[in-house]
Amino acid sequence: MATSNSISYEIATNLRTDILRQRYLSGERLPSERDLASRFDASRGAVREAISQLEQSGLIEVKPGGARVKPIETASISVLGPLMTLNEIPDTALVDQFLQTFGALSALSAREAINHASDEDMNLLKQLVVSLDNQAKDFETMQPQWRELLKELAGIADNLVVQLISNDLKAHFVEQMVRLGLVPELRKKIVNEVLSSLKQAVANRDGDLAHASVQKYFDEMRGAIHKLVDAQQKLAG
Amino acid sequence: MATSNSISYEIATNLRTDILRQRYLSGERLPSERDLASRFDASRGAVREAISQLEQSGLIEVKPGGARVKPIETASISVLGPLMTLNEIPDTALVDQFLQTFGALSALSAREAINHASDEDMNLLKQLVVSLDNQAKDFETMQPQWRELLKELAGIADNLVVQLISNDLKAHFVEQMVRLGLVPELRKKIVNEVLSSLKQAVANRDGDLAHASVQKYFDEMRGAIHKLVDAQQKLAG
DNA sequence: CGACCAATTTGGTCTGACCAATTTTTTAAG
DNA sequence: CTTAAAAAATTGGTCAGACCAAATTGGTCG
Repeated sequence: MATSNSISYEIATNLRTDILRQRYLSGERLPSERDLASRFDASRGAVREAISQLEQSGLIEVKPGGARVKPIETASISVLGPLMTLNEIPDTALVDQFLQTFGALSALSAREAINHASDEDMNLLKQLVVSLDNQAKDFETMQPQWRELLKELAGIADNLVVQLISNDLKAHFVEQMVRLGLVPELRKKIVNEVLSSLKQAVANRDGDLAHASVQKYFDEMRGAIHKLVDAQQKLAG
Repeated sequence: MATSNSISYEIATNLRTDILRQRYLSGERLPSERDLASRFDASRGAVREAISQLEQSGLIEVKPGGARVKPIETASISVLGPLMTLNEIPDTALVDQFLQTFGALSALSAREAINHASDEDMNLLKQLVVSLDNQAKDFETMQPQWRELLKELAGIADNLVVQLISNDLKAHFVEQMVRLGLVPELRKKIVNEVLSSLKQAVANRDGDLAHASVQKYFDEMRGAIHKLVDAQQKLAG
C-alpha cells in the first residue's frame, strides 16, 4: 500500500490533489521544497520524497531552478485513481473511458487465453463459466466470480503487458468504484446472452467469440453505470 | 526525463536492474538503506529517494523492518522499459505482447475517433491518411506519419485512460524499440490494403473499419518484428 | 522444543549544512 | 529609457549525523 501512513505519502497526496484540482496550473511553478517543508511542517527530505513520487507519476517536472506542473494528459496511469476520487461523484466520462479500455484489454485477454489454453486450462475455464451461469444474475453476487474468471483468463493469456496495465487500472480504479458504491444493475437478458456465448466459446475454443462475449459484458456495464451515475448526479443536484 | 542525472536515479536504475535480473528474488529482503548507502557511496537520503521510486513502480514493498521484493507480475507498467532493455536483444514474447496490446488500444482509439469526430477533425484525418497513402511504403519513412495519425486519433477519441496508458507504453517502450534498431519490413501489399481500408473508413465514417484497419497494421508489424528479432537472435547465437 | 524478553537493526523523520545550476535583481552601458 | 552584463538570492541535489518507533534477531528460561 506504498507506506500509506508516513508524512511523505501525505504530502504527495495533498500536492497531487492540488495539481489535479488545477490549483496549480500546467506550466506553473510549484513552491520550493523549503516552502513546502515549512507549509506541511515537515522536513525537506520528506517533501523531496513526495515530490519524487509526483515526478515519477509524470505530474511534475523537477529540475534545478524549480519544479513545474505538467499537463495531465502527459501523466502516468497512476493518476487515474486520485483523479477518480477527486469529487464525491466520479466523472461519468472517466468511468466510461475506464470501462471501455479495461473491457478492450479483458476481451483481448479472453481471446488469447481461449486460443492458447492447455486442456487443463480449458477445464478450469469451463468450470468457472458454468459456475457463473448457475448463479443469481445480479451484479454483486456475480462480481467476485467474474473477477476470478477475468483473472484466470489473464493468467492463461500470459500477456505481461496487459497484466501490468491491469494492475495499475485495478489498483487505481476498480477499488475506487467499489468504494463509491457504484453497483450497476445489469439486464438479465443481456447477462444470459453473454454467459451463453461464453459457454459456447469455451466449449468450441472460439477465441473470437470469447472476445465478443467479454466485450458485450463490459458494454452492458458501461450502459448500466452510466445510468447509475446520472441518477446520482441528479440526486446531488 | 525524470532527473536523468542525479545519484538517486542511478541507484534506482541499478537496483531495478538487479531486481528484474532476479538477483534479488521475489520475497527476498533488500539490503538496508544504510547498507545500500555505503555500497553506492551515497547518502541515505539518495537511497531513500531511489527506493521510493522502486516502491511506486510496484517492484518492492517497504515497511519498517525492511524492504521486500514483490513478484514482477504485480508491478506497474513503468517497469516495461527497463524490462525491455535488460538484454541486448529484446524478449520476443514481450515485444509481441506490447504490439498486441498497443495495437488493441490504438484500434480502439481509431474507432472512437472516427465515430465521434467533428467535421473539422474528419478533414484533418482525411489529409493525414491521404498523405500517408502518397508515400513510399517502407517503415522508416512512414513511421513518423503513422505516429502523427495515431496521436491525432487518440486526441480526437479523447479517452484519457487510453492516453495515459499510451504515455507509459510509449515512454517506456517505443523509444527502446527505436533505440534497439528494431525496424520491421512490412509487406507492401498488406500496407496498401490497410491504407486503402483506412481511407474508406475515414470517407464513410466507418469506425469499425478503422478499428480493423489499425488492428491489421499492428498485426503486420507483429509478424515483421517477430521475423526480425528471430534473425537477430540467430546472429547472436 | 517452544515461549518470552532484551539488544540490535531498520525504516521514517528531522536539523543544518554545502554545492552547482538557475533565477532574479541590480547595475552599468548604449 | 532600453538593454546587456554582473552580482545576489533562490532552488534543487546531496551529505552527515541524530532520534524515534516498529520490527527483527538472538539468547535465555521454562
